[in-house]
Amino acid sequence: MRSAPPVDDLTAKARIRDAAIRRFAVDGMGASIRAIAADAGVSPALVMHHFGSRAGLREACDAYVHAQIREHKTAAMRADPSATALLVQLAQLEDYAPLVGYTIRALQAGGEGARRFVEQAVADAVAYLAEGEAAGTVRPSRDPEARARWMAESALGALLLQAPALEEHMDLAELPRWLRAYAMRVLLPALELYTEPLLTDASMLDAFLRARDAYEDPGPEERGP
Amino acid sequence: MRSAPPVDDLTAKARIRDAAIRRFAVDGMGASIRAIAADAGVSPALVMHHFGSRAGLREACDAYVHAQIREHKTAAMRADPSATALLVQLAQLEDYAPLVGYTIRALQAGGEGARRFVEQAVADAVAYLAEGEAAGTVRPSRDPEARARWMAESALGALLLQAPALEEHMDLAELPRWLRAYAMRVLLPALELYTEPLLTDASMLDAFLRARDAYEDPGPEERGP
DNA sequence: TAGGATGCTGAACGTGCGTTCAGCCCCGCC
DNA sequence: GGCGGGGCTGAACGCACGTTCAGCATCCTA
Repeated sequence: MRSAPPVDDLTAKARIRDAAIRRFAVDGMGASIRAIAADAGVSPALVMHHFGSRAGLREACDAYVHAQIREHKTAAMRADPSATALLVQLAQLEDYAPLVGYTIRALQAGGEGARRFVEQAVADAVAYLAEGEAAGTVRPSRDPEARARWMAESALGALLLQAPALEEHMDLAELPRWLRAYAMRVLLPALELYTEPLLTDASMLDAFLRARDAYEDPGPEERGP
Repeated sequence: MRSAPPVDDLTAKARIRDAAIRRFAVDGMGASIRAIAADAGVSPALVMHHFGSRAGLREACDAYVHAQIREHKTAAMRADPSATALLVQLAQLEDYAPLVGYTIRALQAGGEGARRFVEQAVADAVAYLAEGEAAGTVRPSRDPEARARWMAESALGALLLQAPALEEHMDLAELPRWLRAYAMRVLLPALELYTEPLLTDASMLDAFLRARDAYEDPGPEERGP
């Protein structure tokens, strides 16, 4: 039962890494090394042997997931960069459920792993919006970077906030269906908001701009050192 | 040092509850009962005596924080319901930092505690937007409930996503300053987005509506049971 | 003044965790 | 054919945790 051929199918190190990604996705980032080792069919000691420590395993998973997502994303964009292809993408991510689940758990856990992923998403949003602006489909902004950041952070954040509806135990088989349902629920209000202005006039925006200027540039007599 | 007068200032049970709220805010919902007891100047056993278990303590904190926030919020709204008063509010929440920190941690931890808070925020948003629509400052929506939900969830989610920049250890003294800075950073793109449409035409919205109709209402010949 | 309730504690128990370590097995090389 | 080394394990260590429990003060009541 143990040892077996040097490769069962995958090398043991890879099996541990894959099991860890699944377990982290299902149970959250607090999943125990013992559970991961059991899933991979190895002893906890072997996990330490290959990855040094729990932190080392996390780093290896982070790096692998990042690489996989980047690869899949560029491939998908090359195939069909249209925005409506998004729904098709969502329907097809059965195979990538562990990656998506892991990413959600990483965002939930915070720290450096979450920060890196968010910054990547923001950078993508900046590029998308700049493209749209150049093509004339997106309006220019007073601060394109801030707008892109707000859109990326609110979209990711709303997903993260809703994801714990999947509660402590996350069902990877259900995740693609859940994501598609979530998208259907959210796309109407989001697109509506992005197409027809919420507010009927600019009075709130103007008021904020005035307040901000007053805050950042108070009268000269009250200006401190 | 122990026993002392029946009330030191606060009853021991209240001191434990307050210490727990602070510790949960600072260290996250995984904070240990031993640490909470030490902060409150009591033994871990007393925590169990008063709250029965860790879960009981969490419930007591949740109930107290909910009540406090609701009370403070209605008081503030009674004083000045204008939207620009929001910035003033943010500057004045030094005293409420533990409550805000606890709420962020509760959202981060997920589960029932998070769900309840989100639903409350959604309900508030529905009411606000309905008021605005009645007053003519907010445009009507195809689905007002969904729009309010999206706005509330994305705003809360973006905050939650950015909050782990405060990393594992959350500094309650710094939190009000941080929140104000966050608001200043986010209000411009958000208000801009709500005032001037992002997209220059309705083609994406129309495409989504068509795609949704086709998905939900396929041709009669392919309709299943 | 007796007696019981209440507030509270110190010490301990059991559990699950990450991690360590001595050593086994088996493969490829000399 | 011996042997060194990498892959791998079982057992254990140390720790932190939530929780339990017997018992000590203190106070209210009768």
